[in-house]
Amino acid sequence: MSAPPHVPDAKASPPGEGKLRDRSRTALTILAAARTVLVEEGFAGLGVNAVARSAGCDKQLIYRYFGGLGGLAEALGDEVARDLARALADTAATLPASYAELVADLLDALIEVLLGDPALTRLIAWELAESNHLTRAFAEARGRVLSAWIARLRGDLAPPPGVDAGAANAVLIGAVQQIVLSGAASGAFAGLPLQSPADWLRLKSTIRALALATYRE
Amino acid sequence: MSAPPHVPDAKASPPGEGKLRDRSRTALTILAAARTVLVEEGFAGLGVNAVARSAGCDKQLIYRYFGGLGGLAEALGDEVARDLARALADTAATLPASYAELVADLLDALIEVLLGDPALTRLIAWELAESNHLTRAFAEARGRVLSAWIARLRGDLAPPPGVDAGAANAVLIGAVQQIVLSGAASGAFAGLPLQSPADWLRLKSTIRALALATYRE
DNA sequence: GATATAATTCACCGATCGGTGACTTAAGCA
DNA sequence: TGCTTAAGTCACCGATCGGTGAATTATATC
Repeated sequence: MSAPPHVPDAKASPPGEGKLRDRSRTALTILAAARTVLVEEGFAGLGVNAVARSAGCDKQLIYRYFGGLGGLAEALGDEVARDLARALADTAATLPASYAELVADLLDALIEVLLGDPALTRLIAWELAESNHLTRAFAEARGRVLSAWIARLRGDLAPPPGVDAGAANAVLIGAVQQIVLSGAASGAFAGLPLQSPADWLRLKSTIRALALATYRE
Repeated sequence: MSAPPHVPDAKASPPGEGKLRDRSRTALTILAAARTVLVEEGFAGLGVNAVARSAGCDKQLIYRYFGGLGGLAEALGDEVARDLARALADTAATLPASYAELVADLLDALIEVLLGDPALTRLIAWELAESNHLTRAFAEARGRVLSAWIARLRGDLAPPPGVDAGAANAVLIGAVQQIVLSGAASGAFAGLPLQSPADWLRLKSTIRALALATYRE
């Protein structure tokens, strides 16, 4: 009686080859189906029936391999957090010359990462819509990844005195999240269009200007 | 065959007195019940059954008086937008001396209004979670109210040259929304606690500092 | 007081939900 | 080849969902 593995085995054949029955591979298929359902239907549509339908298998397997919908969502949250960590690790470290530029660079990278992962934005919207142990786990995992990333890139740069860096950074990150979420949902925010690459460039330069103005020496 | 009235009559007896059967009064009761369901359960729990249960009447009345769940949500969105307009109109106009202080004051008032109306924050979270004609109508109505309010208080103050005021204001408003939403959902954001009045004071002074730094002369 | 009308409730529909027990079938091993 | 085990499927459960037609009851009018 082993506990249901929330993380499928790494070794798994691609869905086109190998044996017909491969537990770890089907588990990955289910996880991928859950991701697409989340992205395309939102968290309100993430149910066992929808995921099983999308994965092309019986929903019973969701209970067997993930212990139910909760375990599946948990595994999905972990996967998204790992993807986030990987995407952040891939951002070019440009050795910023000041704390202001460091924050500006980090926010720029954050925008890029958020725009590139619709599952991540769906998870954030989920966290804003309801508060339960699942969404709390999402936020906590994401927070861990983000702070590790920031700590790694900060080096020995320190914010200028007189600025509440913790609060100011939260405000800047919050602005980025809200605008990316709103852009994904409706293509605009507060009259600001958010569709063309030029729109996002405009946002990025504005965020950068705000960060630099906040931490100007 | 008159179209279902999305806005109940203004004349309606309080629920404790008057006739047992009063269409406009029950419509108001249903609308109030929808609001509490939205606040307490989130948009995912806003259904005809839940609202009728909370209102203490049959769900059939929702179809008769509001034309279904869509019409009810639409009426609720209108009501919340009207409440927002009223709350914004009640904000003290302090005749700011500069555009920077104007924006800082507006953001301060916006935080206060958002904190005071949980239905409004639920609607915003709804808009971020899914995009349909309902949520688009919410965002559009709210946008109208906000721009009218800003236009009324702006007077002849103009942003300093060299600043993309439209984008910068969107960023600042986005930061406020995201942080208030996250505070309502989880009591914190990006390591910043958002529970005690002191926490919100800290946020407000940070937002103010950011606005002033953005529009400094 | 009888009657017409509007307000409200009741009973039901099909569909879908999350969840579970029993069954079938392929894979690994002797 | 036969057998065991695990992977996968099938059929069903009760509950709830949004939605509708018909009956019921209070209210206003005559």
